[in-house]
Amino acid sequence: MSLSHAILGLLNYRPATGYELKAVFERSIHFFWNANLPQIYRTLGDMLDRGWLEVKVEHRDGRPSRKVYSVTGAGREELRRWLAAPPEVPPPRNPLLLKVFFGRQIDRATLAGHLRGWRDRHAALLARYDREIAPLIRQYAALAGAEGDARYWELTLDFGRRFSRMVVDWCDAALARITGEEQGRG
Amino acid sequence: MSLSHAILGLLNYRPATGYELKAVFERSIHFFWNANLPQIYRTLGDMLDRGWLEVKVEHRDGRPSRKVYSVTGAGREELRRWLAAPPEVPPPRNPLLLKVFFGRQIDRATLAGHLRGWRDRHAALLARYDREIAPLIRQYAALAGAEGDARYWELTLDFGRRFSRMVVDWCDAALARITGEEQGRG
DNA sequence: GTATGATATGTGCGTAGTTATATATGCCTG
DNA sequence: CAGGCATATATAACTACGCACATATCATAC
Repeated sequence: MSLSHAILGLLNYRPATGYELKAVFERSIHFFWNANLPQIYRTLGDMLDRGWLEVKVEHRDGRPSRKVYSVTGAGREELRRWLAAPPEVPPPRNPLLLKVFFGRQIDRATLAGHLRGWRDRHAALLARYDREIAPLIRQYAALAGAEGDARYWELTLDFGRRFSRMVVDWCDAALARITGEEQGRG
Repeated sequence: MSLSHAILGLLNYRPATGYELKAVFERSIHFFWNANLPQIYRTLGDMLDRGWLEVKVEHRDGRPSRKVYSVTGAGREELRRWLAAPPEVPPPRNPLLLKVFFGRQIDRATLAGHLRGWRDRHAALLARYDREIAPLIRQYAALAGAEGDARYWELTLDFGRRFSRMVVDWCDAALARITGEEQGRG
């Protein structure tokens, strides 16, 4: 279960509530790991049971109380253990490639539409990396205590850029081959 | 559930047993979709219930009987419907990137080891694509009835090559930056 | 003869993740 | 002052998937 370790890593920067964690996911690691709220709350409960976290309840009159989670010594140890272990290799699952593989049974226009959809999503991601994510990292890098982390965040950003660039290029090449077929051997 | 549609696509080439399907997965789409045997058998049962498949039991004295599945009219319709629908976008999950993101908390040698591990796996994949997969596709392309399909299989192979190439390059760049840190700002 | 691997079928249990739903408040906009 | 959005907590039901186990035969290698 990597989700608990992702949470361990994030809470290690600073304590947070489940709701805040979701927001942190959204603006940092959600490009390569994400979770929805129910899952986060349940995982926080599990981690509490294992002694990786401790919780401080902030009672606020009338409003629902906040539960601020922070990493315990055992949690920090578990984080270090997990970081040192060789990363799991999840089986790849790509529905678009599946549809391309069986592409002979789709009419060309529809398949081309699928490819353009993926192309556009990754072109938008590339723009977002430049406009939003890169400046965000630079901003954090300027803060005391985060300079060391920012170097690693940049590595993951670099991966994102290379991946999306590659997807855009491949989609273009595939579109050219599918469309080009009409004149070619078709 | 894309697995049932992957199976639909494969059985549409030719009828097969669950065991045979597993082998077909292994030498075709397992680079972007895979399943283990229990999952395949269970899914075949579900698909049978939905009327997408029909089964012919081959009794063989003594030995366990073979169940050969083939796609029904409803199954072919469902396959076409699914192929035309915009592909689902699965949330990305990459444990290695997660570890790189939190890389400041790992010692450099360990993180470098993780990166070399990924690099090597994809370098091996690249070699396998050239030596094994590309010739296999060319072989099928020569067969009557499969020439049209082979063009699409090649597109997915092209994706695999670009992806693995990209991973190797990124790992090299990341390793250089992590190792280079020692002289640099470290 | 005995062990291993390929062929062939599954069940049972556990984990991870998604969607729908329930509850409650504060704040801002129209 | 009504509606929607952000904050904040969760449970229930469901789906997908993976691992361990159970069973049976044949062919081949040692």
